[in-house]
Amino acid sequence: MRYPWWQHRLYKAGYRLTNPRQVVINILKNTDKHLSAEDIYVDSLKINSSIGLTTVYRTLDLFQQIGIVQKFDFGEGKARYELIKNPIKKEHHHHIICVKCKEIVDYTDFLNEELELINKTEKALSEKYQFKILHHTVHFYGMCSKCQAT
Amino acid sequence: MRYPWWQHRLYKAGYRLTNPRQVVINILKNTDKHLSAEDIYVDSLKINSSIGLTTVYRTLDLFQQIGIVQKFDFGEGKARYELIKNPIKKEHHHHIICVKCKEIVDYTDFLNEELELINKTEKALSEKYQFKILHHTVHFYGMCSKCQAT
DNA sequence: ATTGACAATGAAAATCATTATCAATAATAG
DNA sequence: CTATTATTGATAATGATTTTCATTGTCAAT
Ligand SMILES: [Mn+2]
Ligand SMILES: [Mn+2]
Ligand SMILES: [Zn+2]
Ligand SMILES: [Zn+2]
Repeated sequence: MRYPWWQHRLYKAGYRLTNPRQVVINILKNTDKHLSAEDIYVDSLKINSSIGLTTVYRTLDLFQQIGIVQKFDFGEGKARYELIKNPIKKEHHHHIICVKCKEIVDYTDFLNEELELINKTEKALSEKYQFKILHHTVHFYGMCSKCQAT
Repeated sequence: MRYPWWQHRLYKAGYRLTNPRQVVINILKNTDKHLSAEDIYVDSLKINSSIGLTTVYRTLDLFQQIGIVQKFDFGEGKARYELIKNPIKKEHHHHIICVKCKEIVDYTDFLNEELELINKTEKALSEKYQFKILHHTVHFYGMCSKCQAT
């Protein structure tokens, strides 16, 4: 593979590789945070000061559609995005969110057990409710240690 | 108990029972749908045509804070609300959402197993990440049978 | 019954995230 | 290099939610 996997996916889907798209990918690649469109936009200006917020939104939307990025909604009134690390062995994880400071923690503990149950549930729900289930989210909301102290 | 539980809760928290608050409660009590603030507002006008959308938002927010109502975000760009049926034996459930038509299904199948695992996970996460976990959401996203046909 | 303190309300304006429009620009096939 | 189209960025528009503020309702104490 001459190109990184996401680049393949872009081309295969008939899209061009442009500077804004590279910039967005790089920002996401270099963080473990869950960035909002605005966050990404601000960072992108440091690299290419002519990128527009609209393009950031469009890019994130495109990336989400072709499976390069995951979009999350943690109930803040704005979306957050995360790069998919490896499309083969999906590095699936779940989230813990601090309701006060909005810190977001990825966790994979117990994931085997969790996923086993989730697969089972998914199958049963598919049958009972006639849904073709595509993905799921598991979010735990609580207070981080810092915020508990307050 | 002379009052319904939610009324107690309102008073205990030092709030008054007003007409808009009753109207909102009644709307939520008489549906199994997941209504948006706007939905509730439209319905409320049929009962009391002088209620303001602002008040509906304020009321829902208050109800959520004192634990009468649950607010959900299914990634539509607007929140949806659901009355908590019984605060004692929490009638907890999880959701399946059609990504196309946005139909939302409550399910409680497998909930015992699910909740058992979730409790276990919750405990482990609490310790490892020092979070005091308050609640959680489990959402399955997919396509309902109607939308698959298209 | 009246009053005062303060909670609650509704209308309107403000804010914030996201989307639509459209003319200008950049990417690639030939 | 040039033509064809995808992509972009500035701007305006939208939709949900929040803020502001003057008015109204509630309730306990006169
Ligand atoms: Mn994550
Ligand atoms: Mn529900
Ligand atoms: Zn926190
Ligand atoms: Zn559907």
